[in-house]
Amino acid sequence: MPRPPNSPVRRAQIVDGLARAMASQGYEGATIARIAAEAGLTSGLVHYHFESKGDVMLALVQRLTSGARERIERRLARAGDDPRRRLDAFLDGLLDVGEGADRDAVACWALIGAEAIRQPDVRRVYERWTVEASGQLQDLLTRLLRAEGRSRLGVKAMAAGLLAVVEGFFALSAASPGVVPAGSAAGVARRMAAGLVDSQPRQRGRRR
Amino acid sequence: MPRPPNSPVRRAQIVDGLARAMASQGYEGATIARIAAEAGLTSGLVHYHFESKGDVMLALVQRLTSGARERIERRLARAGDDPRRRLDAFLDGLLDVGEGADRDAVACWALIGAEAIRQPDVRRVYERWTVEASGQLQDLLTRLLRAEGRSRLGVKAMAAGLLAVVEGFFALSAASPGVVPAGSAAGVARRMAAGLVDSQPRQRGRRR
Amino acid sequence: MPRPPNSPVRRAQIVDGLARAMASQGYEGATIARIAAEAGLTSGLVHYHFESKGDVMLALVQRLTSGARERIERRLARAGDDPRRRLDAFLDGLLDVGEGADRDAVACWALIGAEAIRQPDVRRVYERWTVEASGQLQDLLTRLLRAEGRSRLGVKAMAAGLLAVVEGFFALSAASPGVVPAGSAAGVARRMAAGLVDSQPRQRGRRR
Amino acid sequence: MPRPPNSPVRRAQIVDGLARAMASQGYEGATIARIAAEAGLTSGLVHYHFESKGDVMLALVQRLTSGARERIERRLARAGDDPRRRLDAFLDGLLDVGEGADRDAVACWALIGAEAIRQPDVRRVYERWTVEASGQLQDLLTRLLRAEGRSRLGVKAMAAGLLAVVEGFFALSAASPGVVPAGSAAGVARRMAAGLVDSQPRQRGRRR
DNA sequence: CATGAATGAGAATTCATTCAT
DNA sequence: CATGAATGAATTCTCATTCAT
Repeated sequence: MPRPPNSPVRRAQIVDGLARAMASQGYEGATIARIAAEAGLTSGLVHYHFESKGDVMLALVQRLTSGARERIERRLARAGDDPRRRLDAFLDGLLDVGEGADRDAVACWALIGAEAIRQPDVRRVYERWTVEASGQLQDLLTRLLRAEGRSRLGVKAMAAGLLAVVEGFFALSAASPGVVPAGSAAGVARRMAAGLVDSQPRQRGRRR
Repeated sequence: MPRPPNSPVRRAQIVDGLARAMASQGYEGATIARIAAEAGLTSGLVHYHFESKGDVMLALVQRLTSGARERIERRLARAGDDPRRRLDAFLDGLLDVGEGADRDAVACWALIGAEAIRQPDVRRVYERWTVEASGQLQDLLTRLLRAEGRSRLGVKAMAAGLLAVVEGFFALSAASPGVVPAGSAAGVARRMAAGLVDSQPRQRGRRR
Repeated sequence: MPRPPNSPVRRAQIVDGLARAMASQGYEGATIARIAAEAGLTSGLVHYHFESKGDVMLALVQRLTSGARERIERRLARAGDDPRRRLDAFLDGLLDVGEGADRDAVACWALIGAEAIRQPDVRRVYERWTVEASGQLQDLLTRLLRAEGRSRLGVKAMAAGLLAVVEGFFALSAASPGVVPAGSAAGVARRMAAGLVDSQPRQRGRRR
Repeated sequence: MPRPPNSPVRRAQIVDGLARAMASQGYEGATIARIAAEAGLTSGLVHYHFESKGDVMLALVQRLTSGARERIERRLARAGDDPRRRLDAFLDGLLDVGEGADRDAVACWALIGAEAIRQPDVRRVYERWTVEASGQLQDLLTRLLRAEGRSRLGVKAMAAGLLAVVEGFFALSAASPGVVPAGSAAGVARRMAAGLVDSQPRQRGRRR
């Protein structure tokens, strides 16, 4: 009995309910009943639109990742051709989860990482996302390093480090906001990225 | 002829059981039954030695934080007086959770951050820990910057960034290890720290 | 086409189940499973309609007290204006818990008193009920004594005594029915009430 | 493995612990651990001196009943031959559980009645006690009625009523003390007894 | 589509009882 | 005698999921 492709609006509502519920109660604490309540619906409806609670979670992950993808793309487009600016644009896009209404999203990102540890389905999409983001970062780094005539050794580790900063800022902001000065994350991340790049040795001879 | 108490041993066993169970199943998945099984005990005994599951969790957090504290101290002692080396020592201590048997600890760190979002008790100890670690980092950074005659502006944000890298590496290593080249974390973190420091402007005049 | 709510019916069923289970097993012995079984329902459903077992208990107390209130009112209405007859009517109403199907109710009354000792919530409603009943008794006694030109001193103690007889008859009937001749309670209670009233000294002068 | 007849002191301590624990927590709430704590002992010891928790309970019932028996006897001895005074002495003895230290005993009496409903062992001793007390009351009543040349019809019901007052006063005092004026119980009970007796018709002719 | 009742499989927790020391 | 650790069954409560209406 596949679910009818019905009502994308309802599905979005429900995913939103999960985001809100999770942000305050964690994944396990986000019961179907609470998700429904947050969405202003009744609990029976959730299972009409989604096969299972895990499915709602997957939809949430997808919403978050595609949101991030969009923000990154938009910023990259505005960044022009300068490789430094492109790297910064990427980091900004990643970190700027929700200046707007989506403060919950930060907590959700942190929680999704945790759920990925034990839920194979979540893990799969989470890994796909990290691999994709790491790949893009490696690309941006490679171009930048090449442009500056620097060694491209260890690019993957650098990408992992940058991903870690982002991930870590989400976790800290959600669980211990007091230690993160407001609005400081993006700037620090940029400077860390710059630090990494600048510490790659310049390569003589090899022009390109 | 009373029976000699063995509670400390049992408590340690149980905390260990939680760590193992959590690493593979998450906090909710680490049921009392599974914790007991991992520890080779019966489930009733868990509640004989701990008030509640939450209490075991708190004990685990304490074990992890005090472990980290020890490692850091040991390395700082070995690092001598050089401010750069001291900063690196701190980061190494934080990141080197378990070269040895304690691979689970990495996952646990990641999960604790997530649980802190919704469990007030966990949050409390987690916050205390981050505040303490951030404080130490700010200290180390301040000394380093002063020694090099650099501005100490934004030290708290820098500390948050470094904490974020560590936290983020734990999360990535646990949930998506493929993107983190083995053994790369500490080196990258050090370079990021150096990058942050080096990007602080030198202050003319002020000698010290 | 939503399903029509049937909660009131189910709740009544469950309260009934508790009454039956308690009558034979006491409050602690009346497990959720047994309550459900007595009601012909599944145990999960009990918690769908009630927050907790304690809540079912409170609902039972309310059912019993409002039942008593009704019976008393009905009898008072029939009793007319004669103060003696009104006092008797009150006692009859209190004691006549269930000639019919509600034999369990007698045991429940006895058990509720016991639970009131340690369950604050039960205690609250139990106290409210005793205060109310005592108040009504004092009223009826006052009117009667005034009508007969007797002293109204100690009316509260008299009311307590009458309440005690009723309460005590419930306890004895439930736990040691052999010592209570069938059908004797109401008559004895009436005579005790009369004895109390008749032993109040007549007041000269004060006609009314 | 019968228990050794050891240490009546310890047994008394434990029974006392049960009384105290029960008075505040009810029978189920009086766990072995709490009983031991109230008695200043360790929990293992309870089962060394008693076969089971139920056994402690039985010992408590016995202590209470034999205490009542003693008090009654003492008062009857002091009461001389007057039948009215003897009846009053009996009621006083029953009700005077503990002007002294034994306020808990009142609660225990109320709770024992409730436990008798579902614990066959408790029921047995409780019934034995009520039958015995009722028998004595019937005796005292019979003698009094005969002495006054009154009908002895319904003596058993009268005894039940008096027992009910006592039992009821215990229950009310324990669960809703506010409705029982301090120190009023014995007086009211006496007057109720007198009322019952006085309402028995005088018999002409029959001298005896 | 929507409602909310119903199910049943766990979950944490409690506790009388046993027993090694 | 005494201690307190250990056991395991029982209990309350939760919740994803199903389904009649």
